[in-house]
Amino acid sequence: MTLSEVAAAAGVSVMTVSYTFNNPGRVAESTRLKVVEVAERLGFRGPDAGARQLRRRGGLRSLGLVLGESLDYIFDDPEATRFVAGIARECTRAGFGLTFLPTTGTADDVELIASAAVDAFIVWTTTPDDVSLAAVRDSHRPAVIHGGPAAEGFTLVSIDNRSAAEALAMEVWSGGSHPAVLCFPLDRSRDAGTHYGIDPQSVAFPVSRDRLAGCQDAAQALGIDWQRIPIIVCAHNSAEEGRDRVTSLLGAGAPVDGIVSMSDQLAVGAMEALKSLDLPVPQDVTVGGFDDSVPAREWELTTVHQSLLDQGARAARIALGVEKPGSKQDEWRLIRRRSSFRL
Amino acid sequence: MTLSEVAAAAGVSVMTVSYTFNNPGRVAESTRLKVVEVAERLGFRGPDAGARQLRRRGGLRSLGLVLGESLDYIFDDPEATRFVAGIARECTRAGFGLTFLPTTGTADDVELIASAAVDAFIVWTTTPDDVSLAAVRDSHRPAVIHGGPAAEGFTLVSIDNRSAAEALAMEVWSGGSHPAVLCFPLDRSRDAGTHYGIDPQSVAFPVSRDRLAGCQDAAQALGIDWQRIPIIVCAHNSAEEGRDRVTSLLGAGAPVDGIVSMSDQLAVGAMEALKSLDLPVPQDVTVGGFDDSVPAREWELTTVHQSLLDQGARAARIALGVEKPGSKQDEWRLIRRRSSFRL
DNA sequence: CTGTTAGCGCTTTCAT
DNA sequence: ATGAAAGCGCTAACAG
Repeated sequence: MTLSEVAAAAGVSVMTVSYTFNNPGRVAESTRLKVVEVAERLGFRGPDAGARQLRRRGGLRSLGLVLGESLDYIFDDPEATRFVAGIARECTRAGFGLTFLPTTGTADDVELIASAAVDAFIVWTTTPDDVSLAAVRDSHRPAVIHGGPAAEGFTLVSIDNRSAAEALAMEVWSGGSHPAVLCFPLDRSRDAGTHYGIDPQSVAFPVSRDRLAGCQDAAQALGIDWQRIPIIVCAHNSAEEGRDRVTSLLGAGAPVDGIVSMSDQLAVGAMEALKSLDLPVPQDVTVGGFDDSVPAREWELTTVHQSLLDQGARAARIALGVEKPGSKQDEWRLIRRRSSFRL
Repeated sequence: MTLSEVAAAAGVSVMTVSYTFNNPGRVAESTRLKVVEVAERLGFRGPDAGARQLRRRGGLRSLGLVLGESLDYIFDDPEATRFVAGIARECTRAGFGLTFLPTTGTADDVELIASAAVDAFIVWTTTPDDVSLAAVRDSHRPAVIHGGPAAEGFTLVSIDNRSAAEALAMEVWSGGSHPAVLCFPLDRSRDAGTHYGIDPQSVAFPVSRDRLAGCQDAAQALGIDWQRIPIIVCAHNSAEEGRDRVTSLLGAGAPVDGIVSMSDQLAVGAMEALKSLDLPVPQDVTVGGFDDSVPAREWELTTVHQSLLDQGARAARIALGVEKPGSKQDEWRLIRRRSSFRL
């Protein structure tokens, strides 16, 4: 159904129909009424958005958010949700829509992204070899990556995860002798399990990689052999999984007295496990997390404060061209709470 | 920057450039390389999405979600998030994007919606007089409303809130003598406060209206004077607000022994308040909620089970034209738990 | 393997 | 107040 079909049926010119929809004041009321009536009867869907954009050259007025994770997962992660909320705030301000582009890891992603009706992209952290990253670059539209990887042609919005992890590990591990890491997935396979001596450079997910590197830095500074530190890799960022994995490792008798966790979620899971195992925090085990979320406050958890909301907003402003990229990284700071007081 | 500019600069025809981007196998490798190089140098952003859609007539391949609430609010509500996750699942399956259209309540909304680069709409529950509802209707694109209002030209996806509320109130209030309602906002103003004898028909938000009507039905069936039931209206759907409002009302000495709440969130807040006030549940006060969420299980809360995830998925399938509207409403059932056992 | 032609549905510009 | 013409950037169909 097109303007011209409506025009034919109403016995007027195409322009009259166009005016009726875009500039009603310019047509006579009687004509307008007739056109509206005919359009209604024919079920005219209104001017085609693509054609209108083509003619007006006004852009699509929507921002694309490329998600390697399934959307369910994003919404299950409260901090990811904060990030999206930050983007959404700026989109609202700019009168833009926010288009989620859920990729599946298949070749279809390229088509999804190439043909996405959006003016710019924000890419949620992914691996350097992700095909959707290439698709975004090939689209030559403005693009911002959150978390990593740093890539040519993209602005990066992220804290310095390596330094933050090092500071956290120094706080949690010093004074102890049996450190452990509770870790995000290493790559798209999301294989879980406990490993030793992982080379951070071999890790695909940039956030996991950088934080592991920071832990390694801290181990070196503290004179701890990196090979001896258990790295408990979780498939998902949930308190449940943190709890279960810590329970099995420590329940099996592994000596651990300081857990650096890559999120507050996982850290809270660890603290739940420690509670069940009768290992008081911080007396027997110190714990630290990331994000300074609400549960971190409730559990008196030492954590790396950062604002995913602000980062989302900044990513959006850069993608929308409202803010210049700038080279400075986002802010973080270590929040010391009871969970890391070595008594 | 357009295909033809690239073509001119590369010394080939427009079609060759088009093929390079859409069907690379069809051009000689040497030509392809040259075109790609020139496109790169010129900063060509790839084929224009609008023009391509216009020519291919393939649709925009994105679903629009119209949100009357601020996006922040949607993400703060775990059940709303489930609904979005359900939509997202179907979008992923169909290779569609999901475009959030955050309306602001101003006239700009009409433009945002009319020009949205989406093929169909899902509207999150809103008031009948919402201008964005009219804008969606005027767009003549397929549209589904969640929760309400029922409106001509829209498919409604919702449980029967009135019957569900009545069943819940019958369970929570019978055997007691001082019922109360913990209520969602009544209208866009989101004014909070305790009221008596609200006429459900005067309430703008359809979900609040229908659930209040169900409560009124139950009051009548139980022989309780509707005018005497305090209706505690909350501005937001959060445990904090439920806790605070119940604390002030009951702390001031109001006699209440059965609270029907419009969400598990609010209900859990109420139970927290009752705990602080030393009013044991269910001995002194019975409580019921909506949604059968995770906290409801933890708090042994009687609740109306429904699946927002399934409703989101169904709304999306209908909007995408994969599923026929059908007239049946979505399923709900009353889950009886300890919080309503009148002892 | 590459080019030509035609036209998608719309709106801008310039008549009438 | 209404209409005719032109063309936005792209690609399907068909040459060559």
